[in-house]
Order: sequence, then structure tokens, then C-alpha cells
Amino acid sequence: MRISTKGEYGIRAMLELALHYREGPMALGKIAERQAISEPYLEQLVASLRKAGLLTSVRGALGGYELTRDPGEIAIGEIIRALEGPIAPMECVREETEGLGCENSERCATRLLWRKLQASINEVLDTTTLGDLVADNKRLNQDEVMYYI
Amino acid sequence: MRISTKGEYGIRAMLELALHYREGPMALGKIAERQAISEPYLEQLVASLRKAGLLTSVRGALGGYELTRDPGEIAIGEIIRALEGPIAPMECVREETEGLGCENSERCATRLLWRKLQASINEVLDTTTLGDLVADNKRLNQDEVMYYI
DNA sequence: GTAAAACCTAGTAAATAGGTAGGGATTAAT
DNA sequence: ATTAATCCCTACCTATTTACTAGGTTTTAC
Repeated sequence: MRISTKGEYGIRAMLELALHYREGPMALGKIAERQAISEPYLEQLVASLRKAGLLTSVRGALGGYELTRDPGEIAIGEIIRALEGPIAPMECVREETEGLGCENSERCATRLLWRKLQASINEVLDTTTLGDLVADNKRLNQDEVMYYI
Repeated sequence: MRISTKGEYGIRAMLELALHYREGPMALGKIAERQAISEPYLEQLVASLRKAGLLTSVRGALGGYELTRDPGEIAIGEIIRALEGPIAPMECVREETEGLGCENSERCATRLLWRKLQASINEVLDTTTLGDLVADNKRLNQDEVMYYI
């Protein structure tokens, strides 16, 4: 039950962009530096986020990345799914492959448990937005400084 | 965010024992057969469950395993933790290593998120017991047959 | 004493995680 | 027009974890 560095770095990068929303594109090198993440690695993650429509890029000199929507409109769940795939504690509750692999899934007690767990995780990740993190960060630090893990 | 086969198999094995609670020790071979799990592999998982005090063994011929407590008193979270370690979506919210690794964790907005997620997962896993799964199984199948994933 | 069972340790193949390397394409500034 | 900065893309690599298998020892009912 662990979120990998993909999800972690992705959220940190998106939070960095959220803290500088509407300030024009931010270069990947700057994001990587401020968040102490390997730039070429972050590049791959950002590519997934772009394909998922969560951010857009501006190419060329002075280019960079920016959020496509207001931070308050971007749920953490979207970021996690873009980077780590569907949120499912067990294969049998993954929407894409439902029904496949187990014949009696409709009468399976443990599957009910996994569903409950999945719903609980989704609830947290889909009701929390980048905007919430920005607000929390402001409250915890009283300035623009962002402390990362 | 996946539970591995350790947790899955462990829960299925424990549920099998719960379905036959107070019927005397059940041989590992029988559990493995009924749940279609590799017996030598299950052996290792069961060793962890025994060390965690969730089941006891009876050695020798006619031996086997049985739950140490009533199924209603064994939370799913205990089983998962015994087999997969502490439940923590991120390293920084693992009780054992709190504070280590990150200096500003007390002012970290993303850590708040991980805490919320962790609490949500724990809530489900610690309020659901093997007894609940037994009841669900009975309701879903109206007999002693157990359908597994 | 024999068979059935739990117990224990080591090894191993495949997948996943967490990167690195190196080049190509696009564009602002000069 | 050139340069420098930047995004874009693919391939590769290493360590760890996962999910087992193999082969033995010990205990106990019969």
C-alpha cells in the first residue's frame, strides 16, 4: 500500500506549479531544482501529466510548464492516476479488467472489502485538490516558502 | 497502491480458518488446496501470522492451524500489517521512522494529505473483522461454500 | 516406527522502481 | 542567421521487491 516516487514527485511538481499559478510557464529545471528531483526523471513524469491534460507546455527558450486549470479544480486523484495507473488495492476491483480473472467475483466477500477500501481511498484523493494543498501550505508556513518531503 | 499476494493470500487463509472456527486445527495443505494457493509459499505467510499472534499451530500428525481469537475480534488491518508491514502510503507517515529523513515535515502540506489517506485506509481495515467477512460470505452464498478471488 | 504434519533456511526468476544517457525539435533573444 | 534555452522522445540500466521453489528438520498420533 505505498505510493511510489512517481506519484510523490508528480504531486510535488504540480504543487510547485500551483504555488506559481498564473505567473507564466515555469521551466522544468527550476521545478526540479526547487523540489530536489532529478530533472531527466521528472521529465518523464511531466510527460504523463501533459498527456493526461493536467498541464501544458510552452516550448523553446523561456518556455516551461503551467497548469491547464485552476489548482482548486485539479484533484490529487487525477495526478496519481496519471502517474501510477488506476487506483485499486487489488486487481479484481480495477474497472478496466472487472469480471476477468475470477468467475465468482459477485459472490466474493473479500472483494467487498477491497471495494470498500478502494472507495475510501478515492474519496480522499478525489475530494482533495491542489488548491487545498496550497491553502494548507500557506497556513503552515505563512509565506511563499514551500517545504518538501 | 496495491496489496500484494501476501496480504491477499493471508486474508483468504485466515477467512478459511474463520469459516471453520472451533472445529479443531486445520492442516495447511487443506487451506492451500481449498484456496488454491501454493502450500510452501503459504507456509511462509502463516509463519508471520503465527509470530504476530493471530493464529496458533498444533504440531505433528493431525496438527494444523487455528485462530487464537474469535473472528469478530481479528481486524483485517492486523493481518495486513503482519504480512506487509506498517500501512503507510508514504514513508514519512510510517510511525517507526517519523521525523527521520525530512526536517520540515511538521510544516509539509503534502504530508497532511498522506496522513489523511493513511487514516482513511486504517479506518476501513481496522473496523472490518474476519467476522464481518464470514457474515458477508454467508449472506452472499447462503451456504458454507466460499468463493475466492 | 512410520506417516503426517508443522517448522526453517536458502535460492531464484520475473517484475517493478527509480533512475541515466543521449539525441532531436522548437523558439526567444542576439 | 545563430545561439542558447527549453521541451520532447526512446532506449537502456541497476537494485529491490515479489512470488515463489527446494530441501531439509522436528514433533506427534497411531
